[in-house]
Amino acid sequence: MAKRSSIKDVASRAGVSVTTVSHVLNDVPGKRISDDTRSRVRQAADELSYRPNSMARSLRLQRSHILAMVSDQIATTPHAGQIILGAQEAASKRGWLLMLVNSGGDRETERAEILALQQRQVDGFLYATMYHQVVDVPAELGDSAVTLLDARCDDRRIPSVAPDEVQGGQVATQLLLDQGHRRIGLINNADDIPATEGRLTGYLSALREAGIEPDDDLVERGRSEASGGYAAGLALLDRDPRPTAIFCFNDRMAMGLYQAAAERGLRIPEDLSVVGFDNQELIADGLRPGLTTVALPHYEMGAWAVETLIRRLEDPDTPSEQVLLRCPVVERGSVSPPAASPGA
Amino acid sequence: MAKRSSIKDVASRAGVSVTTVSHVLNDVPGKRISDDTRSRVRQAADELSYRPNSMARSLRLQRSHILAMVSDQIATTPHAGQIILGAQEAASKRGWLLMLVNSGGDRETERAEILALQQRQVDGFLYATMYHQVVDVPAELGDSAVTLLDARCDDRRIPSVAPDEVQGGQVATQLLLDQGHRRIGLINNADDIPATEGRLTGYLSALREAGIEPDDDLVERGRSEASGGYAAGLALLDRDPRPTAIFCFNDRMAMGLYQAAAERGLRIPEDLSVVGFDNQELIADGLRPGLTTVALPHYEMGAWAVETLIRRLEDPDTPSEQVLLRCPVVERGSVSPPAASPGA
DNA sequence: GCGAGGCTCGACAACGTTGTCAAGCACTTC
DNA sequence: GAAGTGCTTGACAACGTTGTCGAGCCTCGC
Repeated sequence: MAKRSSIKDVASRAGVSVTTVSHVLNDVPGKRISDDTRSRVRQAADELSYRPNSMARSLRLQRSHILAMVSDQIATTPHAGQIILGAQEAASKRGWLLMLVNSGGDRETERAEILALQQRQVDGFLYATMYHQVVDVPAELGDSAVTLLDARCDDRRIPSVAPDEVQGGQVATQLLLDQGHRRIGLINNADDIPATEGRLTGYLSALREAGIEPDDDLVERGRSEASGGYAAGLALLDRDPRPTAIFCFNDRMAMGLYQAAAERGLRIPEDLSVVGFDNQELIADGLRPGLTTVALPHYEMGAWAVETLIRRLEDPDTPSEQVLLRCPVVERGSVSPPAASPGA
Repeated sequence: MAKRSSIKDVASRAGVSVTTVSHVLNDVPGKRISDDTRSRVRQAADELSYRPNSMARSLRLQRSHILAMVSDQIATTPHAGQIILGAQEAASKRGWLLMLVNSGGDRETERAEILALQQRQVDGFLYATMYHQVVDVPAELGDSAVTLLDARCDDRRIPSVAPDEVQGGQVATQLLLDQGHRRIGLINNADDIPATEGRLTGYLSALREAGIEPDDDLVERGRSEASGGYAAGLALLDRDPRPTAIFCFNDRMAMGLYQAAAERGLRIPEDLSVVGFDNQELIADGLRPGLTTVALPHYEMGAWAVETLIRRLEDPDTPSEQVLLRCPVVERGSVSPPAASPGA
């Protein structure tokens, strides 16, 4: 209702010039202003609950302190709310604002949105994808500061964060090995994306490191959905000898595997241990027993990306870095030691 | 890299004053400017790919064309990406921008975020909650234009949109009645929120309208999670005679019911029809068979809220409205006619 | 008593726009 | 030929800030 008060109001109430108000409130170094004036200004500002108009400030400073996160789907996917949260908290901790924009995967609306954002004087961009991908950065972004989030690109001058898929595959497999499992299956994704290859690599290397020669027969691929996990699960459970544990590409496939196991009359974890990936709580907590899985470092990635972007905005000489973040295990109830040598 | 070009650049390239450029580019009505000048200006603007600086424009116009959606959890919850999408698309269709802010449910950070947003000259606020709630609008918002999203409040001067829970409960129950079910159970939420009461009301009224006297024994309550649905499901399935169909408060509880049914050796939908609520695709598509459920009108609510807010911003006399939006059924595979009179 | 020097503070311009108002010019009209 | 009439266009101020620069005044030292 009441119009917001401006620096002029503060100035006249304190009986000083706007210049002085600005100097006091911004604590401009090197400015000598008497303590008396300082406190008069501060008090006036308080009384009017003055807040500088940041549009005016941005205009003057040629810096908006606004970051934009443009992504294909992030904001509308259950996957990655934590990315947003991490980014937002990091931004607001440093006094920056974060805008979210969804392109829905459409290049044309993406282009339009980026242009609109640039027109709004956004200082920097987070370019994020719904899942770990190798991307081409849109040409419109060429002139702006950019950081890739949950994605990588070939241009090493562009900083990026993504999950360490290999380490994730390794740690999931290791979890099973630690319980004494030797015949460990893998239900992998059929799509050719970094996660597919990375998690497989991690799985294989964990096995080899444990002195187990990987068995091709224990690796199935399918659509990365419950139905894919169900089909692949059935196939794997019908092997002879049967695997005593299965690592699934993601929690949705693990959900399908649960169904397959139930159909074969196998109890989890007594007859079959299962490890998922993604830590989708809706699934992992909903399943019986709860699904032990590997979490993607969404929150950390979001925070890292924002911090890196701001750092490079404030000091353009900061070198570009491309990092992979660790994926931690989240234990629930789907893993136990194998039943006493079933096939031995 | 290259500095963005300003209206001055366009003016000098076209050989006219900035005033003229502004008039031409904004198509100011009532201004007579020769076609020759017009096209010279347009061409110059094109060649420089000029885009007006919207911070400067906002400063001048005292209107930022930015909306903020502040919510407790929305951006980080799988629940409601569609709310965001609907809001964002409606905003960008009219040339407005939408900012998202999460308070995490903490009043203090909420306060801080709102203040920061107001300082950024945000024109209006969408105040959204993770699930349909009756809320108190934060005092800081008192002076700003506000629309409630997926929430209501007692102050009728504040517009709001929320799902029509009663209609949702009704349509879900009706779906089962239409298939010929007569003994229809309800697994309801134990929390005292509008959805709990509304869906129950809808369930009861559908039953009565079909000439069936509701049976208290067929209504169970539990925590609104898979485990709650599991427990309540077990209880309901052990009734004699057993219900032939069950309507669940949400898809998570339905997931638990699936587990309970499996444990009792009941097939869905042959032995038991199930209807959920929320249309959480991760669950509804992941279950076998797919879960028939009722969707919340998230997208529509987001769009409605933005449109209403903008309309009231542009014409402050627009009357305030509090609406409830219909919840549509999404059919998958968990409903069929009852087996031939099992208990009759 | 006078100049030098230090301490406070304010005038002004600029950031990029847009609305207001008036000025310039060609052309009628008497 | 002078005054009036349209039609085009531009000067200027303002939106709310902040950085630069200089002005005023007080004190000190000789």
